[in-house]
Formats: sequence, C-alpha cells, structure tokens
Amino acid sequence: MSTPHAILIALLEKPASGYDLARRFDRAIGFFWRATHQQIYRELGRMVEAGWVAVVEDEADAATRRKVYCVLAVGREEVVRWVRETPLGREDRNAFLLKLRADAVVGPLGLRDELLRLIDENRAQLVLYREIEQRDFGTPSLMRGQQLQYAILKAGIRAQEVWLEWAADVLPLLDGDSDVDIDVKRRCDPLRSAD
Amino acid sequence: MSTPHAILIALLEKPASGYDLARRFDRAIGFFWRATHQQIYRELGRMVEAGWVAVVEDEADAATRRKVYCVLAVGREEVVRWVRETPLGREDRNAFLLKLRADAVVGPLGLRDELLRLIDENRAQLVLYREIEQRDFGTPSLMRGQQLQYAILKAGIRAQEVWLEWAADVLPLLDGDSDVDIDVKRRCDPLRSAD
DNA sequence: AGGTACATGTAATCTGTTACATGATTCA
DNA sequence: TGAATCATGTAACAGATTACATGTACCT
Repeated sequence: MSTPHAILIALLEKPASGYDLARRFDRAIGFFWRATHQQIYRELGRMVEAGWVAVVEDEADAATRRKVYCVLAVGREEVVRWVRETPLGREDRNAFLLKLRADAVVGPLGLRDELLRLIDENRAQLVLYREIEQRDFGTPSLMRGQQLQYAILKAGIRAQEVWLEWAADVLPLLDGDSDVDIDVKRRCDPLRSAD
Repeated sequence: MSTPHAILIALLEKPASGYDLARRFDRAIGFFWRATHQQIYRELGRMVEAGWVAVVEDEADAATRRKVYCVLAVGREEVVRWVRETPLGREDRNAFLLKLRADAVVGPLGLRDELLRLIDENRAQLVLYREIEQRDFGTPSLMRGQQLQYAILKAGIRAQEVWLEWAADVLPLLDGDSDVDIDVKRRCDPLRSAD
C-alpha cells in the first residue's frame, strides 16, 4: 500500500539503517509487509530529500558507511496525516495493521471510526458470500469441481468471519477521533541531527 | 502473482470479452484477485501473440467491436504447466486459491503435495508467532502500545490457525500428482477458431 | 438531446523486482 | 586467504496505476 509510510513507522519504533530495516522487514514487520533492500534505500533517499527523515552518522565507528536514519517532526506529522487521511478499503487489512502499529507508537490517532466502517463493509461482504453459498452450493451433492469452487468460497467466508471477530476484540482498545499527542518523546532531536 | 494465468483460468471457466473479464474480476474472481481493464487488455493482446488465446468474433452482432476470447490448447497447457511448476510460498494464499480454481476447471492437477508443503510451512510460522506471543506478551498487564502490538500479532495467529483448518478440510478433495485429463471437453475448437 | 452502460484502447507514470556492482569486517 | 556477513548502492526491466481518448448502443 504505502512503502514509505511503512518505513517511517518502523523508524519511529526504532531508528535504524537501511540494512537493519531490510532485516526487520523480513521478520516482525514482514509478517504483513514486504520490502526489498532496494526499495528501502530508494525510499530512504526520497524521504531524506523530503525532509521526513535525517541521517544520524553512527558515532560508534565513523569508519563504516553505516547510516542510521531517524524520523524528523515533519515525518512524524506525515505519518499522522497518512493514518488520518487515507481511507482504507475492505481488503486493505495489512494497511490497517500498519495504522494500528502507527497508533501504538505515536499515540491514539482515533482509528475507531475507520475500524467501525471497515467492520460494516466486511459484514456486508460476508452477507454477499453467504448469499452465493446458499444460491450455488445449497444442493446436497456436488461434483468435484463444485466442491473445489465451494472450498474457495469457504476460504473467503472463514477469513471474513475471523477478521470480524478480531475487529470486535480490537475495537475496545481504540478511542474516537482525538488530537495527536504532540509531546510524544522524540527519540532523536531533529534540530541536532539534521542540517 | 500472475495476472495472465488468472485471466487464462477465468477464460477457461467461460470465454469472455475484455470488458466481461474486467467485471468478473470485480466480482467472483475479484474476491481474491484484482485486475484493471488496462491490465486485462494488455495481457489479452500478449496472449493472442503467444498463441494462448484466440479471438472469436461475436457472430450475434458483427457491428459491435466486442471481441470474445477463448483459450487454445497451448494456453490450457500453459495453465497446467504454471500450476505444476510454480512453487508457492506460505504467503501466496490467493495464488493457491487460483490453482484450486484451475484444478476445478481442467481436472485434477495433483495439488495435494503442494498443499501439504504449504501446511508445513504455515504450521512452522504459527509456532514462531506463538513463541513471540509467549516471549513478548506473556506478562499479565500490558500498556496500551503493547496491547495494540499484541492485537497485531493475534491477527496473524488467528489468520494462520483458520487457514490451517481450511487446508485440512480441502486436503481430502485433492489427490496426489496425476496426469492431466487431456480429453477434457473443449469449449471452443482451437482448429476452427484460430488461424 | 443527454446520460449511462458497453467496449476498447494508448500514454505516462509509478512501484516493485532482478541483476549487477562494490567494498569493509569478521571468523575459520 | 577465502567465505560469510555487513552495508550500500546503480541500472534495467517488468508490472500496476492513472489519466486520457474514442466511439457505440440504449434508454428516457
């Protein structure tokens, strides 16, 4: 959905080098988001140009070419903007997980409304699936091809049901639309690390 | 994953025009596969060049520009080849559904082995998730941020569990590696419709 | 006459993937 | 000294998205 924002959020959780990010995208973040190191380096370059992130030279050993990136205030605001102003569709489940991750790291962003909307949309979709189920697979004996078609539909139905259960569990953790916590602790001082 | 093969399989189910396909990709097929009309027309053009599909002019009204596409023998063989020779990863669930769909329309293709492998890989992934769950979220009281992180992990765990249940249900419908049913009824005669 | 659905396409752009390339450090 | 890991990048290509463009058929 949005690789740069995925990277920003990962960097908000913990400043890192491109190489680190590539590995993190193969692990925890990568459970629902993928990015190759080429994508990461390209986006990091763009985001430096845009003033969203800054390079903090690794003081440990200046000899290495290792560059650690840190999100600046502008970048954090961009994340907030993206979370607030990018409406997701029913199918963008991973993007919603990403928004949750952003919410976890930059404070409550009022995701409740969007989740409620997604729940509605997914409920409607489930109803549609069930109608198809009744219509096409209500008969007692099905031939092989139809059984497989039914299995495909059932995959959709089960996924839908489980997502709705999950969403109901998550809902209480989210509050309504709220202001950003501006005083969130900055992990790196933008005034010192940039320019 | 593979737009051309998704289109081929859709055409095997029922010959259609580019326009029809675009709508079908917004409905049934689109539950797990997306394609815009531009993608579809481009791929149809390529597949005609490759000899995988042929245009059957709509005899109903020759006046319309409507072009109905039909899969040729070469195209059907290509589908079979793709299903057999394209190993999927744990995350390619939609691609596996597509293979199931192909299996439903061109006869048993021996998907059992691949499903068994995917089950193994997904089980291993679930074990990994559960380890993370124990390690990071085993403590009784979690702060807000951690609760959200946990919710994200739980989404992954639930999705994994449900997929495994589904896979166990599908397994009995699949047999081992087998030959293609060459004598499958052709919906359009390649010798008459092409060249 | 005007709007909607049908029907197909081109062009520009953006994103993602693959291949190639370089060089430092660490350990056996 | 040679292999693996760390670390960053360029270049070419393939795939997807968006905007633009055109014209017919049908209904009101």
